[in-house]
Amino acid sequence: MASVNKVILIGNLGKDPEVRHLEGGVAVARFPLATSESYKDKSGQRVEKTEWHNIVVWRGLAEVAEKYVRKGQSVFIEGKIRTNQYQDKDGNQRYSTEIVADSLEILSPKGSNEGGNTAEQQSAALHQSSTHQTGKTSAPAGVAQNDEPDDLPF
Amino acid sequence: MASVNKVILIGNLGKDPEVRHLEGGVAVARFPLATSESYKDKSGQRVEKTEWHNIVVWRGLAEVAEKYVRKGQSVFIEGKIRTNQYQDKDGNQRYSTEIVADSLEILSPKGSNEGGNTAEQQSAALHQSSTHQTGKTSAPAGVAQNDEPDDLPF
Amino acid sequence: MASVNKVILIGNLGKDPEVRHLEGGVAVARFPLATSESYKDKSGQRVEKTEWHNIVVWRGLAEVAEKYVRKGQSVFIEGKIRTNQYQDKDGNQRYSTEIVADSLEILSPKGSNEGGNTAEQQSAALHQSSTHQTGKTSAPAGVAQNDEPDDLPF
Amino acid sequence: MASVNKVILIGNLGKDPEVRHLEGGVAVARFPLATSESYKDKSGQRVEKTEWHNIVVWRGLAEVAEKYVRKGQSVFIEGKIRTNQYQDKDGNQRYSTEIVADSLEILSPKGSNEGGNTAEQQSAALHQSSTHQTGKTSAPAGVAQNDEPDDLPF
DNA sequence: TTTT
DNA sequence: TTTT
Repeated sequence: MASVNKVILIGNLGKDPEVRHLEGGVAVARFPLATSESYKDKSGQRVEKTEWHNIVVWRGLAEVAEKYVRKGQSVFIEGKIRTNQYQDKDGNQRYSTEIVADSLEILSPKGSNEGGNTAEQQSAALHQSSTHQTGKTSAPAGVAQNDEPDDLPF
Repeated sequence: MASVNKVILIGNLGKDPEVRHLEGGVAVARFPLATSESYKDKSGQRVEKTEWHNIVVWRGLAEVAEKYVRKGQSVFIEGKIRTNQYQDKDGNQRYSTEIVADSLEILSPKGSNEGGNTAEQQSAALHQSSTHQTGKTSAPAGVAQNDEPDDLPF
Repeated sequence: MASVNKVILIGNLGKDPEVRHLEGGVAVARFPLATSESYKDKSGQRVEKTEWHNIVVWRGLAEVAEKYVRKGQSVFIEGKIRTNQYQDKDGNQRYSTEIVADSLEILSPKGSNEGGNTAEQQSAALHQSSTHQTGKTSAPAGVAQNDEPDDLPF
Repeated sequence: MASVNKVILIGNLGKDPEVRHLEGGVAVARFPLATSESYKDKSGQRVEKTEWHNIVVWRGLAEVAEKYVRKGQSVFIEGKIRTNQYQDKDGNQRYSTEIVADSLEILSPKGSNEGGNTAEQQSAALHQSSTHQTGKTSAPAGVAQNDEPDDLPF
């Protein structure tokens, strides 16, 4: 069915990425990303409103996030919206929405890694192959296929 | 600050829009929108995964949604992600994510209004003026300014 | 360097795709796509303005376009802008801008193939792997690598 | 008709904006914007390919570009593709494609104005009201309506 | 003509 | 919890 689920964000990391390396070698990184807009309220006061997004990146992109992306930095992200369902401790159905990124570009080198990275690193343009995300028909033999398993905790 | 929060969706309405007319004459419409992707799982089976998005539209766009958009129809939506915080009955902090649409285009005439609408209606291209959403500096006198109040239930 | 070149179009094909199969088996399809907007001019008259885009699709996506996409149909396209330079017969530098699509979704079944395609075909969601478009590092041995050669006529 | 014509670019200005103030007080700014992608060619060499886009901004956004945007800077742009037709001196039909921006955000302060602008200026987030671009139904009396006239040179 |  |  004709369907599109696309998100484009430019914002700043609220924390360093948290990276987990799953069995099979697959990496997952997560970090909060702030976007903000400012507008005038009814009384004419300028107000800043910040939106927080839970970003998730997988595999190679997660490894890059782990190495080059830090709290405070500005990044461009392209991805899709994903809402996970879970039961809370009282058995209530809960929802948690995140952005699964398949492209990430570092826009500015700020935050806690000023000492280190090179211009080359800062400008890394990274795109998750959609082949890996969906069909995987062209994935070479020997490559772990259990990316983004449905039974992962989130 | 350099910030972008943009969502583009093509999907189908899960229900007819629910419209409320607020004091001041402002209309709000809400409806669930499904996007789906199909991929092969580890065993090579084709799997269809559906994502549900809570769409919110305001003012003129809400009135158009009320008139011309129905369950089952396919629409194109452009908007932004917004996560609302609230307390549940046990006092726990909860989050609810929705898509605030500022553009909506009807892609296909399906669902419950087969009898009625014309091609003109079906192809309505609707864009929320960003002037109204933010600065409102150019809004003519007499127009209600209490759009999208922060104290609304959601 | 932080760089993004992204185009999103929804429009109708002005002609059937023209497909060429290059040496090496690579397919290229081209077709014109119309987007239109309507607005009121200074005298209050409603005016419709149509924009024509030259769409190019490569490889598997070209083959799909050849099979399932026809004049008159409405499609969603995601891609990038590419401007080619060439000399005209008088030796003047000329520019030709096209949209290289890496994703294509059929939104409506119109045009010359009413008799044939199934719902499955009409709703084909097709995404060009960015791996193939750029690095090709994961391309399996034996696959032609000369996709999108720079010396192609356009 | 259901139609979308959307462009999203992040790139660097090749030159300072050229601004013209039309009769009626409407401003137009133009500048070239480079986006680049790097990929490996058939021989495994890393190649950088730069795409140049002709950006056009109108009215308030043009004035902002005039004040705050300079050669070398990185900007985010959202807009639409527009191809203008004209006759060259030999009477041949020619086409010129440009991006009409309705949103512009400065991502990095580089280039020729290092001495001057403030952080506030550098982070200007600017969005063209779509009301002004199309219907103008809500434009206050006394405002020049001849924005983006069709008879402009380009 | 930019940037890395 | 970021940034301006």
